[in-house]
Amino acid sequence: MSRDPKRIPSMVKNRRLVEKRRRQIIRGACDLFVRKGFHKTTTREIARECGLSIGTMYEYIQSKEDVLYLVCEYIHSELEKRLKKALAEAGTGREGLTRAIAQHFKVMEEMSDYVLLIYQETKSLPREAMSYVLRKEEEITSFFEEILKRGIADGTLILDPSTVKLMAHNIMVLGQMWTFRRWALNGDYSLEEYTRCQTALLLDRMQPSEHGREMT
Amino acid sequence: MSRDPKRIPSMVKNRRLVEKRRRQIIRGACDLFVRKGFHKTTTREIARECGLSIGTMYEYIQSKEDVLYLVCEYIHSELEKRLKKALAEAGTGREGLTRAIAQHFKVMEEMSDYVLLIYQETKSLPREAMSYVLRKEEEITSFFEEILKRGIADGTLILDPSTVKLMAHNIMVLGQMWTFRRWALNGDYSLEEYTRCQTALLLDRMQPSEHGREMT
Amino acid sequence: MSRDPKRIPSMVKNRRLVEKRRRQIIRGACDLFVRKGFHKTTTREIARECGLSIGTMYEYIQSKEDVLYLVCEYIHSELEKRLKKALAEAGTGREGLTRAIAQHFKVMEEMSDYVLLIYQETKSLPREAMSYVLRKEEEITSFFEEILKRGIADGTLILDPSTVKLMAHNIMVLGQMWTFRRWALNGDYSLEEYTRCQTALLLDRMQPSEHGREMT
Amino acid sequence: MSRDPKRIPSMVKNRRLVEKRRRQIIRGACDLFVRKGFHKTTTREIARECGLSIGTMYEYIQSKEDVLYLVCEYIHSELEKRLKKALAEAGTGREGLTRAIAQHFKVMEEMSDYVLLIYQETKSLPREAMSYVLRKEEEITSFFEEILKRGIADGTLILDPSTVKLMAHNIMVLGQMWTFRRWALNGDYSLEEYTRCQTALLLDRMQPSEHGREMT
DNA sequence: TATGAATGAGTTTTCATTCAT
DNA sequence: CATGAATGAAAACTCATTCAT
Repeated sequence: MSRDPKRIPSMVKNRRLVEKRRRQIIRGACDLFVRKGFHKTTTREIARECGLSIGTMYEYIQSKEDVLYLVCEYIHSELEKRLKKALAEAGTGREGLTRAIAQHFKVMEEMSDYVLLIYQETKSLPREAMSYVLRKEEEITSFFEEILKRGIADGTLILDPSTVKLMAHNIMVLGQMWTFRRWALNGDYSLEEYTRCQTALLLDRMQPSEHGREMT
Repeated sequence: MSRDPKRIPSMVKNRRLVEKRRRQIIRGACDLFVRKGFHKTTTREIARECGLSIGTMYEYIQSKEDVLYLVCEYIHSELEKRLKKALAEAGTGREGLTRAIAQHFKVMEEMSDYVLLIYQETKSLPREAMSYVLRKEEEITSFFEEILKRGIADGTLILDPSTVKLMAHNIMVLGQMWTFRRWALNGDYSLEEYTRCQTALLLDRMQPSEHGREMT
Repeated sequence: MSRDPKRIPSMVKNRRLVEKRRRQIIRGACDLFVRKGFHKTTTREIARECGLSIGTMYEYIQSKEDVLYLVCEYIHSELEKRLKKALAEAGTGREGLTRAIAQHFKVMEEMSDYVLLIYQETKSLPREAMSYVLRKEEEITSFFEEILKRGIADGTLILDPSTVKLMAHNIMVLGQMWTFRRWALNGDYSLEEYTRCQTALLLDRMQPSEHGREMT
Repeated sequence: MSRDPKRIPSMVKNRRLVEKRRRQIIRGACDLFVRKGFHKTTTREIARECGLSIGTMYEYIQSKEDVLYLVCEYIHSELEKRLKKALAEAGTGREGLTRAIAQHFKVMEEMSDYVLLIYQETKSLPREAMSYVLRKEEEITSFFEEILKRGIADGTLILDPSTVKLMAHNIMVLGQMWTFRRWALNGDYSLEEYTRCQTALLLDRMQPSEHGREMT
């Protein structure tokens, strides 16, 4: 779909090397950004952390913002990858959705810091890069739209078509909520409990049958 | 409850004046932070925006972070105030909850930029200030816990006590979602539609009755 | 005439102070630029030389190029001032021109380093500033056009009107030549000799002698 | 005469190759220096422009300043070559001088950008290289001294021997003036007009006319 | 109290040059 | 000989904070 990840120019020709060095940069920068935030991290720190001299680092990027973009892009593609894999295993319909949600939440747990990072620093990206990142977010969200639509099609989910998109976003947000409300939820709920409750909340409404459901 | 809004020292003794000047600072800084973010706003800009000289401004704060704290605190207390007022009018039980949610969402709409700001910049606060802000957030959340508990008590809401807290957070987050997913939702849903759908989602699960309802 | 010396903004309000500090900056920078050239002089050196901290210096300029502009403008206005004064005393007609040329050459001698500087660094100015400087140069040149015209009018100079401008430029350039060919001329000619010869060269052609010649 | 063009060492032994590569370097660098100036041109750009890798380029030079020297030397020898050729054709005496001046001015027109370049960047050369370049300039100037002397000898030019040198410099400078005052002269004079006027100015003084004048 | 000029540590970024392959 | 990735010193510029008036 959105096949245009803003290409960041590099002074270095060797493709392989560029890939490798950028992975280094991303790894180092991710940690630092998570720990200190984008603005409080200096380029020299990033260089040191990823084992390059600043000079060398700047052979692979054009500006500090490029590093942020690289990091955001990486996180999003990682999320996408993991989610895609999870969804592939999940199957379809109601059952599939249940598993998909659980997988999504699991991914959120694993990527907790990174998701938080994206939420807090996306705004620091330059316009163009930011809209790419948001498009990516929407793309990921649409995975859930697909599952919901298939569930509607096979009759295992009851849902007004106009609310499909909203529901997909709800699923995304309730997953992310596990990362950015950790400080409030962590003491009271385990990921399993959290998943069970939120799944019930989301799925009960889409129940095709007329009788009893339980929450816990 | 949380009666300890980190006291920010001022060089100026006159209480009245301090209050007045800080209101000026908050108003100016809010706009700037929303527009450009905390880090990209300079103290000079803040001073200019709020009609003080930098020297004067620094008579009322100790550091730039203090301004952020002041702003966050202001936004939270504004949110709290509005929500409290809304909840006071909302009444109790199921009916009350419906109205409370609608009010909450309306407040989110009104305070959209500010809510977003808090979400993105809270991390920039120094430890102590940050935990105060988070505590405040939890406090606001607990308003909904109260309503839910009262609903359970009067039998108009069915909900496992262990999920009360989670539900309260869900309500908060689904409200905030209207601000930080605006870019994705705005085209497809009006605030009214959004409110109706999310309310249905949230309340259906707590329905004490045994029979079918619709979403739209 | 060209009443628009590109106004360079300053962070500091106090006009007097701005004037004073900029004079400091110009003085320090002039020396350094003459000695090392614009590009090989660092902003820190300029600041040190003029007794300001870099921070302070940057309160009065926006960029290093501004310093160059300030310096060029200063030199030009100094040249203009001295030349104007000289020309005012010079009187009119053939006599006046002789004295004007001598004064001009004297000014070139005095301002030798600065004239050289302008010749070598004007190109480093940003477009807008450069064209202002060139306009100024043309303006100064036109002083000589005026004298020539007056000489033609009063009959003490014979010159085809179409060559007035060229002659004015010649006078300018033969003056500047004393600065940028110093390395070659200094050993062989004193300023007096130089002046006498060049004046003869320039004026003989314009002699209203009994057996009139024409130029074209 | 000045047979000591500062030898620039090269890592490469093959003479032929060194010559060839340096010609490449000069060609690329000339264009860039004219367009952007020496300091604003990077070594990478030079290498790219002349089709070498930086590594390779540095096999043939020792520093960026070497490139400037190479360029200046090239321009000067080109000027010398063309002027020599022109002067050879020009003949001697008054007639010859007239033609020589016209040829010189024509060369200035052709080499306009390069002459300008030399005037602005010579100062950026390291001491030794600079004095070589200046010596070269003097050498070229002395061509005109020769012509003048021959003119004096054959009686077609009247000129005090002590002013020969000055006149030669004047001829040089009035030619160069066509390049560095282009911005002011171009609109008003064609090269032909310019040449005619300046030649008249220069030669009239040296006229062996019937009622001899002297220069003092 | 109010002001705003002064400060300089700290930031991002560039680029001439080297050297292992 | 040719290559181009690596280097890091050095550059321009910023900005939170202070303090004399």
